[in-house]
Amino acid sequence: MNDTREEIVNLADKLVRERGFNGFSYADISKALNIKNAAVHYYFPSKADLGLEVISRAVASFRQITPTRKHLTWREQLDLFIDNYRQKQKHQDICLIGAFSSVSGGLSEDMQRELKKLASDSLNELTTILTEGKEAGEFSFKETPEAKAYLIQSALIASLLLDRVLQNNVFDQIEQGLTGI
Amino acid sequence: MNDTREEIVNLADKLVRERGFNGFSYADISKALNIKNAAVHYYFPSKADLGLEVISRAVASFRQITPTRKHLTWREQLDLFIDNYRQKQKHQDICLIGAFSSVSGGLSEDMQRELKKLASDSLNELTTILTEGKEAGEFSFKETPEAKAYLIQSALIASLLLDRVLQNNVFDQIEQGLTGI
DNA sequence: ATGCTTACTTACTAATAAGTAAATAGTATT
DNA sequence: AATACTATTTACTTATTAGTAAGTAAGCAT
Repeated sequence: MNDTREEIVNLADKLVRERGFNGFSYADISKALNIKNAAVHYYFPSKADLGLEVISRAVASFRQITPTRKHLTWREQLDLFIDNYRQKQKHQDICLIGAFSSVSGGLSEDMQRELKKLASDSLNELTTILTEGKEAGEFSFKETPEAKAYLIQSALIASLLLDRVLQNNVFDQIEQGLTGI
Repeated sequence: MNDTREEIVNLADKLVRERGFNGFSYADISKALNIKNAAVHYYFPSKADLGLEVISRAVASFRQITPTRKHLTWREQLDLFIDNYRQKQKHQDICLIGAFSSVSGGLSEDMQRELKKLASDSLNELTTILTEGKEAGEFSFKETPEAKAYLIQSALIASLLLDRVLQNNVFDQIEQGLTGI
């Protein structure tokens, strides 16, 4: 992939998480990268194309990382899953699911489909970790693994959102409640 | 309060939760209510004024409802707190915290302050219910009430967000995990 | 009856939005 | 050397945005 193209996607990703998909324009990107408006359109004819690429890249990245963790214990895999959100919290960052889901109704069909993929990939991975880890006796909880996965995933997403509003280390507070299983 | 003014705020509230604060314009409001653009500006000179009113009204409404529940048991109060989110889920709706927090950095200072008020009010209320209910022996959980409140609040906010993306009844799935304390 | 206030409309503006067509500079291919 | 492809700029267009200034019709107050 091209340099300029990648810089555009990187910046778009950052802007989506900072200001939301409707909170930045092609002008914000072209100014920051010292290129012209039309150069951004050259790589991404419409804003939906750019948004789609941001989500697709996250899906691809998640699918690439996940298999590399298969040799770890289930608890280690859960810790890494949660650590991903801790990294974001450290930089006062939110995740793409948190950034896009609140405006999902206004996204293109392609973007909605890809967002759904991102969310269900993450949820499926977490469910697998919890299912296998519970069977292996590494975890102990009374809910079904599916329900527990929904709970943990939701708590992680919104802890980042609340952290930005309250600046109160919400993530640190909930962490113990999530891993103490 | 005036009829037109209230219709504007009601619609703005709906649009914020459907499309996000940056996902609608004064034209969307004026067209829907069959008034002119300038009429919206008459009541709310800037969009930040309108956004502020939407959040302020939610804060006021929350502060009005809360005391009326003081005669209930702590468990009943917790159930009502959660039921509020269930109602939203039924209509595929999200809450204002979920809608605004992802774009909080781009909001006016007034809006940010009011959003913080909304979030901390809700969190304080939940913390109180959990603290008193635990002391009274109605609840049993190992985390601190503060941490548990953060966890429940986060899970509720993001379950609505995820529900819209996945259309998967995330809320129903997590509910048992939240109230089984 | 007069002025004052409320609740708007008419008719704009200036800025910004996404998007496009055509030209150009540099690089690779034949 | 001519051709074609890639990455870009120049120079726009069209639509929408938030916002405003000036006017008006109806009701109330003196």
